[in-house]
Amino acid sequence: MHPVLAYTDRIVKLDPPARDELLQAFVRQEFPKGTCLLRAGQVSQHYHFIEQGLVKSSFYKEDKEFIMTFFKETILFTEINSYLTSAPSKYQLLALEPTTVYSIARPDIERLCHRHHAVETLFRQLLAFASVGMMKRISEMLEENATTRYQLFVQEKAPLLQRISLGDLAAYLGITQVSLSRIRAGR
Amino acid sequence: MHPVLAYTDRIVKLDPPARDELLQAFVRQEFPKGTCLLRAGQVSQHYHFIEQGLVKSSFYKEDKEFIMTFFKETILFTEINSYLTSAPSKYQLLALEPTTVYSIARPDIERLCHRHHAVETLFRQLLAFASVGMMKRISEMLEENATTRYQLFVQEKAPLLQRISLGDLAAYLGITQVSLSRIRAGR
DNA sequence: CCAATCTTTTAACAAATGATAAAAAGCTAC
DNA sequence: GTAGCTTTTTATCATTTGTTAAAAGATTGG
Repeated sequence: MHPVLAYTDRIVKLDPPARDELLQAFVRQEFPKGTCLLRAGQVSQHYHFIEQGLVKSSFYKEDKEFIMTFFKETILFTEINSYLTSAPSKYQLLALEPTTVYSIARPDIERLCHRHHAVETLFRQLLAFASVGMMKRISEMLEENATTRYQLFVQEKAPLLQRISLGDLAAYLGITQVSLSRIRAGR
Repeated sequence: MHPVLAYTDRIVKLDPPARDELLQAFVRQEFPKGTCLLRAGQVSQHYHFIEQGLVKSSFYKEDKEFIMTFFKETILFTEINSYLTSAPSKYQLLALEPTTVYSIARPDIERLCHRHHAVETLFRQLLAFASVGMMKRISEMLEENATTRYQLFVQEKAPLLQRISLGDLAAYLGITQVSLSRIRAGR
């Protein structure tokens, strides 16, 4: 089965016409390591399904980078703020590994959401997943200090830890790389 | 016009049957100051439209309170994590002022989402608003220190500032009340 | 009006994190 | 293999934020 359909099947049951039209709208794309799926300043106009690879969503504030989240294989995602508001994105989407995605453009999504109620349910569910994740993130940033946030990351995302640099982990945790190194050293 | 419909009209166009059925599902409720719309540990099973009043969404970690967000009049909201996952809520919803809401139960929402595509669009849009707000919150917590976060709150939510305690503001910013007092004193 | 309670501020000290610089370790391309 | 580059660690000092305690200020109910 097509990997996109294998993914959507676990979220919502689509009837055959919806499945067909959905698949036709997705386009396969490859992004070499270090290239952008979306540059800051552009408008996010696609959802991307990662077949294989790793992407970071990040932004810069006075030369310092901060990472919103990491997306790895088997997820359907976008830079949701720009997608929803049509405003230029504050964030970039950058491939940390050679990354293969299937992308679907916003007009196709809107058309399919309108034609097939279940497709709207699918994208509504994606928003729900994003909301749950972001609420967890906000809670952790409020209640936990950097040491605990690091330990939680190690516990909950051990496989990902092997694929990202400590600099990127620090940018995700919201601390400097030097501070993360200190935390890891146990001081 | 009913305040709920005045609100939904600005988000999505509902046809008359959808409007009627939606209104029939909403129930008016009053919550005195200091009472909970949702207690921590309960499952969030309703959306609430605030006609008048103010609610905080907060949780406790070892006697320390942290505030996720404030909801004031003219918003349709819920504790979204528990609502989506059906897990007991980590968060409480507590009325900071005498609060009047119109509430709609989850089975009614699901029924209406299924019957009327536009109602699903409405609730999808609510998720979208929540996502945009949470992304902004995460960005700010990553890139700004407590002093700047305080200043941003004062700038962007000046009216709300008059209605909440500085203790609650500190709990929202993720700092101690003592630290907020220091920031306000300009040291 | 006043006692009781809650909120906010102030002060002193401790702990966590940032900034900067330099060294060490790891990786890459030739 | 090694020079050059990037990543990570270490060290030092500055700044921010937390902790605790106490005082000052505001609010509430009788």
